[in-house]
Amino acid sequence: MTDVTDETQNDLLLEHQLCFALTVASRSVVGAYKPVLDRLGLTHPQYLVMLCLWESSPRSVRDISDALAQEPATISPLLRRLEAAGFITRQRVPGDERTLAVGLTPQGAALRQQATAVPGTMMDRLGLTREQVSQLHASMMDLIAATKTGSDAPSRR
Amino acid sequence: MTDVTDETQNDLLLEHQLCFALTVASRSVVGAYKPVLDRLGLTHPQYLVMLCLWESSPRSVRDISDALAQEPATISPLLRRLEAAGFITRQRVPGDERTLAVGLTPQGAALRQQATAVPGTMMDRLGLTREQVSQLHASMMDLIAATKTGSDAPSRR
DNA sequence: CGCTAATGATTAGTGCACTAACTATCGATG
DNA sequence: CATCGATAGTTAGTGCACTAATCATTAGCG
Repeated sequence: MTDVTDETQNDLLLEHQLCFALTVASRSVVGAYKPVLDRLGLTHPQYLVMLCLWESSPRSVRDISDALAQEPATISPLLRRLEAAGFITRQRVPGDERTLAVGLTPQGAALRQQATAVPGTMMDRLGLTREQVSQLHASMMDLIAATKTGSDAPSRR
Repeated sequence: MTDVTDETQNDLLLEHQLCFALTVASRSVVGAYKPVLDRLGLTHPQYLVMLCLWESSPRSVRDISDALAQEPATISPLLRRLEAAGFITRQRVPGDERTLAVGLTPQGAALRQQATAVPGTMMDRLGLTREQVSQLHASMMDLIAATKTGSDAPSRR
């Protein structure tokens, strides 16, 4: 009976899994946004798309999906819902009939004003300082980087 | 023009959002598990349920859903798929016809042996030390705790 | 005892997220 | 300039995750 055995047993405890803590934290934090984003009429993924467009627009689906680290197939129906909600426009680019120009409607642009309060509100609700947020942020970025250096390269398409 | 304005503008940058980094990290880490869990025939949520049952079984749906911090409505179809895969059993408790006794099949119990390698494999793949993992884990637990102390109590049902 | 409230699980409906397959357009090369 | 491969986006199918509604059973209380 070695220590290794004990460690291995221990390693399978749910409470010790980083991946578990991470998924719970992600769902919990996103859940904490819900009441705040409800007032804007946005889900959390939709909020991220709007942040994306407030930074620069119009932009293509591929561009947005790269920025959000998600598949175009995920973004596509999401954009359709945002269009139905009246926040964005979807038009083909004149020069290139393949790509879509995703832009903001006046309501979509106006929503930004209300959204400026969100980050501060959330920091308050979570009881985090700006310092703590940026430290956690840095940890997450490191973790993301770690998943990209894995043995089986994601093979940049 | 005050600093506050600049900060507020800055706060809406996608790159600065903790919630964004968190969701990407969660998806990335879970994604990194996929090739490893594929060999066991499990998805990541299913893997968490199995961890849960390897610790103690049989247990009820409510018990599992509490342990995983998820709704029973999420767990219910997940268990049905695990049953179809031959890893678990679902039987009514004799004394209480409402509650379900979720237990392990021989295959489900045997799978634990292969699963013991998973945490170590993942630590390697992510290039993290045991130290780093436990530090990140602690950060996530703090963050989860922060979401529970919010102004609007989740109201313990 | 009999009724009512609470509990345990499931179902329906919405929205995300992924892979794989498909359509349409563009560009590059012979 | 015609074909062929690459690029942009969508659709189909699976599985999670949530809320709200439903059904069955149990427990509690007058």
